[in-house]
Amino acid sequence: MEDNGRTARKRAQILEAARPVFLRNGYVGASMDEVAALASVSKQTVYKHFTDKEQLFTSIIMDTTAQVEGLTKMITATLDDDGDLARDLRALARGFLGAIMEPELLRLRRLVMAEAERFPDLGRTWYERGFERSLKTLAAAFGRLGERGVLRLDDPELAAEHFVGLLLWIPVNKAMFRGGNDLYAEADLDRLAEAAAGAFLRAYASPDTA
Amino acid sequence: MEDNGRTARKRAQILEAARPVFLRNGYVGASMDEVAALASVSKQTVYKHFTDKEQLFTSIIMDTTAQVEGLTKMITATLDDDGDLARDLRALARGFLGAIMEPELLRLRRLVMAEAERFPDLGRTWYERGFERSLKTLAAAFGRLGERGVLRLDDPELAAEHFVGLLLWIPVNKAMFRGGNDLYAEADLDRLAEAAAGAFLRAYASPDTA
DNA sequence: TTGGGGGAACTAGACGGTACAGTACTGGCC
DNA sequence: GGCCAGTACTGTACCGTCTAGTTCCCCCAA
Repeated sequence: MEDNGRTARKRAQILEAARPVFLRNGYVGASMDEVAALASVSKQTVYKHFTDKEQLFTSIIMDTTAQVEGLTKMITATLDDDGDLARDLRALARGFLGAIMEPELLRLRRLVMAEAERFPDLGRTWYERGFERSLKTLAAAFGRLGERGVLRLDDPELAAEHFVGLLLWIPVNKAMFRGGNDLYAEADLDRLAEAAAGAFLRAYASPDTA
Repeated sequence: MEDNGRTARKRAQILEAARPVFLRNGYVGASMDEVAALASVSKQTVYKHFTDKEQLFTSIIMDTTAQVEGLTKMITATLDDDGDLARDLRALARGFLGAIMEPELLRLRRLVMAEAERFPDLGRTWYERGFERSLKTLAAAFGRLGERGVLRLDDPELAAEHFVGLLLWIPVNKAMFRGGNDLYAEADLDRLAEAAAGAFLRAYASPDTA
């Protein structure tokens, strides 16, 4: 997988240098000159690897959808272990929160949202490959818990949506509107995760396991 | 209040024309020439009313924070009427959803988020005056319901956060990542509101009122 | 009530300065 | 000899200013 030929190496160099440039200034505000300078590469080389600015931009974004793998693995690993459900849900919530509040990921979110109208395919793909995919994994895990009688739910997908909604709406919005990175201390995230997991359980746990 | 002198009229003309320009292209992508042309106004006039691009931009955004009034009124009007709580919550949820899924408001959200790093004050103010304010109103109303024993809650603010999280996370994210406007039919919004209100009640209603 | 005058507000467009996308060329390094 | 850094170049776009001529609004005198 790791092609360390000169060509691939240069390409990676450019992508890595270009990401912060686009993240900082948005698509229109990003300068190809700056990308080349930051990558220690000539502009000619940039244009050899990417036909134009647009293609470089979409490459940057698409290259990040692989991160979701980690999330989906965490979901099944945490929920399919037959242990204490309340504890597992807290742990899952905390893991989700930690992953999504990563400053780099938040900036990517902002960028994709901002350009969703200019690059509709990009927004749609990011949504499907990241958002929807982890949601479906979570729904499947909830479905299994429902069959085991631990959760009481008619619609696992809805339950999954409610779980992430309870957990993420407030902190993500706060982060999106307030640029700063040090919004939440670890203890705050713990508290948020616990509160969301608790509310979810009250709404969706089977009465006979209370 | 309505000063229809020429000056005020021109100013309104410029603001109205500038909004779509900034919404479509973002701050950097918006052109003052286009604003002037769209407002049927000379550039000189634009610069007479607004010292520069930045000030025009912030004026556009700030002028919209007044819309929140409607939301807060809806909250108290719906929840403080002593009627059927389940019905009231559904109605409130539906009202919230309808208001926030307004295409214009969604585009504004996107814009403010996108520029939150470039204009930190703008993002913070928008968050405080819109987001936090309606949240506090909702929390206060929930607090009153708690005192009447209808809801069971230790922390009204947390309950309010959970209410909007259950309701808004999914549709707002979908709308933010997918440019299109006709994502949800009215019936879909009804269903979303009902599901969120139901889950909230299961998590927060007093057991003795079930 | 009416009919100007005065002056602010406005229009149209050119202009300087800057920035940037993408191309072309040159000289050096492997 | 081929690849690449560095850089100059072309064409375009745009902010904010400036000039010069025009229109509108308000007040006051007749």
